[in-house]
Amino acid sequence: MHTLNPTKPPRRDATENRLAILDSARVLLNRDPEASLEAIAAGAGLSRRSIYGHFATRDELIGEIQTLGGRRVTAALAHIDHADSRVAIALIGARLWSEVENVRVMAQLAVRGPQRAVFAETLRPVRAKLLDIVRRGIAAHELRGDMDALTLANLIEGAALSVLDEAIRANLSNADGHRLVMLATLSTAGLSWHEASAVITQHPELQFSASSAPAGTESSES
Amino acid sequence: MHTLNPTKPPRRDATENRLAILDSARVLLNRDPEASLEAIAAGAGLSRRSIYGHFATRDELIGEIQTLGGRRVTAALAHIDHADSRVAIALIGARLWSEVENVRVMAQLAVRGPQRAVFAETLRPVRAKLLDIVRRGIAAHELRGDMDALTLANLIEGAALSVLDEAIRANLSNADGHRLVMLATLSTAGLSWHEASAVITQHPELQFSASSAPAGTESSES
DNA sequence: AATAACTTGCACATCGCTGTGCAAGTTATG
DNA sequence: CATAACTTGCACAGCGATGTGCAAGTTATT
Repeated sequence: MHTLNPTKPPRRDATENRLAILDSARVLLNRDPEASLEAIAAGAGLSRRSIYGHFATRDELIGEIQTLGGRRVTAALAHIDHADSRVAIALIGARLWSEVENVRVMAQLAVRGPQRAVFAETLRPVRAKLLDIVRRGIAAHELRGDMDALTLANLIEGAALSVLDEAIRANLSNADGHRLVMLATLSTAGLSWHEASAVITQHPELQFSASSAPAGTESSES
Repeated sequence: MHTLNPTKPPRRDATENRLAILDSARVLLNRDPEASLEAIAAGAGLSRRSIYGHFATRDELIGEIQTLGGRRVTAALAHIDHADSRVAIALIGARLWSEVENVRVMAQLAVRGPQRAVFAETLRPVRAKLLDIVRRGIAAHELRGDMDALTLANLIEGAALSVLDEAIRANLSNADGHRLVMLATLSTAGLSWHEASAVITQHPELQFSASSAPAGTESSES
């Protein structure tokens, strides 16, 4: 037996608990993509049994995390646009940093998760946007021209994820992570670090601010 | 009960099988770091039971792979040196590509493997070498100067691994993978793609050749 | 305070994986 | 060919994880 509620409005604490579970799962799956329900429940301050009141199966839980994370990341990147593709790419890097936790768990699940088959669909709009920017950038000679747009887009994505990992592992401050991810994406896009730095300092919207800090992580400031 | 042989010279087919097991394990663990012994045995054309004739436990098998892979990668990078740090870094990228399979499985196990605690030790010499090169490069203003050497070395390592993944996923040809890994490391090191391309084309030892192809992978040429 | 919603603990069935014992095969090697 | 080395299949014990049933608690809501 799983969800107990027969199409009635759920109780307030129940929905809180549901969120707590999703939260705990997101955090734990970031460390270990096969964290047990036992551990996840503990992290949420609940018993393992209770999880089955909210999610029929483990896979359903993970599915929720995927779609939720997907929504957040998509939303974070939705309104990005800039005539200069380099600025647009840096902006993407910055937004990804502000959503590190969601981005990383999604990356994990996209590779090893039970739904990896259907998951490309979720990421399609985001990837399409990046690909578009990259195309424009190559045409405008703002980005490197030695490979096709799709490959470059994939590499930028890979670089961003790798740096996200590195930044978390090194426990970087929010400001440092912010800058590093932008630099990494721009470097991969073909800019030298001088050019990349210049792009960043010349555009106020790329400066770090509290609102561009990752949510949910109260990591130490270096 | 594990190893059957009482300190006698092992039979010829036995050692062959041992190698086959290690080989299969290396390949399968690349896809799934928790591949079952059943699957590994099948990949080696043996029965699960036979594995226990060669390795006492799963962890022992994985330990073997780690140290073996570590040896190969260390050996591949041992004799690299060049006055120009950029060339040295490109060379490292090239050699990593020639050892993709070992490198990737090591990266996996270094994070999730049962021995990850002691494993940093194995990689120490390689990392020290990279760090040294990076230091020299920064001092000589050949590489980016906007972060400390250790961070940059870590980023280069991360970029290399991420591109290795990407190259495998995209099923790149040997020549393409070769070039891409070098470009990625150089980009991360601070060069623009123009500079990076220039470095590569100006140094014959960076050109792709059969001997710089990854061993063991008969992947399709794109 | 009464009720329905939710949580919990325990017991249990199931699954997949590891590791071992043993007896019967197969194969390298002298 | 004779022997020791190696492989195999089967059976079994153990572990940790998922998922379910149920009865007894706790808590939000009216």
